[in-house]
Amino acid sequence: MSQIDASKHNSDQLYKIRHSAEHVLTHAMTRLYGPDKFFMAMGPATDDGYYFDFETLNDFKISEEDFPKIEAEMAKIIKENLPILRQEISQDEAKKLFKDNPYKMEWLNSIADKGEIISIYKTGQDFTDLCAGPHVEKTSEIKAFKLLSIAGAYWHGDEKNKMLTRIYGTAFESQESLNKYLEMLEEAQKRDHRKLGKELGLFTFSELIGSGLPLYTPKGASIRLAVNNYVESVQIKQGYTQVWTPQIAKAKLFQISGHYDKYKDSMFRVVSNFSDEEFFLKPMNCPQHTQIYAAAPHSYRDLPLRYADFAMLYRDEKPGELNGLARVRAFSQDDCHIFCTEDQVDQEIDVALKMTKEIMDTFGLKYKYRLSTRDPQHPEKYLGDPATWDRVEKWAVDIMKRNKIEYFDGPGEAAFYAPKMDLIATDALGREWQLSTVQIDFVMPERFGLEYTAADGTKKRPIMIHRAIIGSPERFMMIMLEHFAGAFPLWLSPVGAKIIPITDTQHDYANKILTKLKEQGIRAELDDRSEKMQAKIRDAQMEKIPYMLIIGGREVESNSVSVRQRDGQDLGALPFDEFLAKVKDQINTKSLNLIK
RNA sequence: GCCCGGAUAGCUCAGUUGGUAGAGCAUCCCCUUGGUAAGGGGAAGGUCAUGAAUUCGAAUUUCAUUCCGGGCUCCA
Repeated sequence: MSQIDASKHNSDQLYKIRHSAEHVLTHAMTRLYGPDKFFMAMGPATDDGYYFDFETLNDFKISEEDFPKIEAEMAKIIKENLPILRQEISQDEAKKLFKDNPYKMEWLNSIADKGEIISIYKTGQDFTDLCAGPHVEKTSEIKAFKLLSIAGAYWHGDEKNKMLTRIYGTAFESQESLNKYLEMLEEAQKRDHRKLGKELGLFTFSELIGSGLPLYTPKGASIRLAVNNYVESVQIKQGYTQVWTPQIAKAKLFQISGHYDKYKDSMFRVVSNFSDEEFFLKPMNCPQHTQIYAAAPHSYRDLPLRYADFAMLYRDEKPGELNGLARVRAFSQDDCHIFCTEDQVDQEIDVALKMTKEIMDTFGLKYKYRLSTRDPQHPEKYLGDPATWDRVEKWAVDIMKRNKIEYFDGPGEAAFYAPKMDLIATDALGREWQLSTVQIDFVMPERFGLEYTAADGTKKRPIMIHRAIIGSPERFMMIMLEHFAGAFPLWLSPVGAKIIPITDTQHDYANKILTKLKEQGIRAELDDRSEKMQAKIRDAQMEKIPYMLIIGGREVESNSVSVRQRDGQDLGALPFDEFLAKVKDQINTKSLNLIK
């Protein structure tokens, strides 16, 4: 067990380079445009680089077309090898220096009585900014940098504030590292699920249906189904049972759960023609599951009860937040709520963590955990008794330790009713995604007055464990699409094998093996178009179909198939039965690899 | 929701300084029967996102709307 840092382990030097590069950017802009064109607001180093926020004045505008000019000026400053000097100054001096800049003044005023040390950084003779650092000593230590994009951003991230302009850039300790990073960005763009989803024909959107409401084609739906069936097959072995609940529920349900107060504005309202009752499309399954539990009296002997639900959920996200399959208004979750006694919590969570490990391994995803706890600054955001929260948060730490799980702290990341143990997976490009979550919840059972009869005959409150493994099958499909770059392992591939006869004289044999493959549950297709074999191979290749089965006179003769893998490898002729046995084995073991 | 950018054939894109549009691929038809990434020919396909305004005339200018993208905020 070790606690790891939430940041991406940027070396101190890299952090200094990026922080300094941000000042060089600001410096270059000051030189190029002068003080009457913009107010510098602020700009930190980030995990991937840095950004700089500023307010443009007097109709001054900046666009990505200006980047080469700014970059050239930055290069000049770096070449001038200016010293970056730190100097501590008094509040009064600082106010004098930045009296014209409302953003700097606001910051200075906000720390006025906190006794903080105010420091400025001077780059050369003509640039000064307020900053605590740290920085490199000379601008020449910034070996490689690039401006990446431009966007709007609210001052202090608050939508009530003014919208500033933000320039994103990055910097590295060598040109080589920068190139590698840029290649990664390019690769990520090539793998973009919106692009691949269209090319591979997996999902689509319709203006008639609405934004954030994806439609899955037969191919896309088959992937979704394969993932869900897999998760279900793992859960069912652990005694999970599926339930099914309606898509809408009365407002009262969400008022009791607390979701109404917190999320009313992002729930879809549903209107009945026959009553004034307010209904909502369900944005989550938890409150519904409490009502299945509450429908009958329970003995401690019944527990734990594990209700799994793959139902569609609807959330009325702000339009600007929608993004491909990453953020949608209609999605499902591989959701489960476990009602159990306090004594059973540890075992249930251990099992859930074990299942999670099994499933992540199947997809070849590396991961770590985040322990999401309350925001100490805002205790009012959480329902329930603080003492119970303290206990449960500590309990979660013990669970992580007992399971020897690597984790980092996520203060302020808890749900309003419970702390969360969130799994953060890393994909093939090193990007991180939150997938699984496990939550120990005392609040919902309390609010819904759930009970069971204990061995001593007294009424007790069950605990509700919320748990999802892949999170949302739709979002997971996006992550898999990018993780595998569209080349899904055989068991997930919408088409596992494409049969390619060389001439139409082989169609009888081709149909025969097509039937056999389908009988064995392998999603196979026959390309019987009047096209050249090469053209058929090209098309199958573009669809990223794992196996192309070339059928000519020789294969018909010997009851075999010539196998070409999508990686270009020609396996030569294999007896058909041997091929069949191999792919069946691959599917059963959910292999991530091809035959060879 | 907010700032910025965008929308031309099913897809990827070209074009029009205001005179109503073009390619490649895909589709359909014909020819071609070919051993590991595109055989040839032809046809069809567009109210240039939608609705207004300006204009003799708008796909092109202006405004609004819808949708998409880059961010901000949010994410039960």
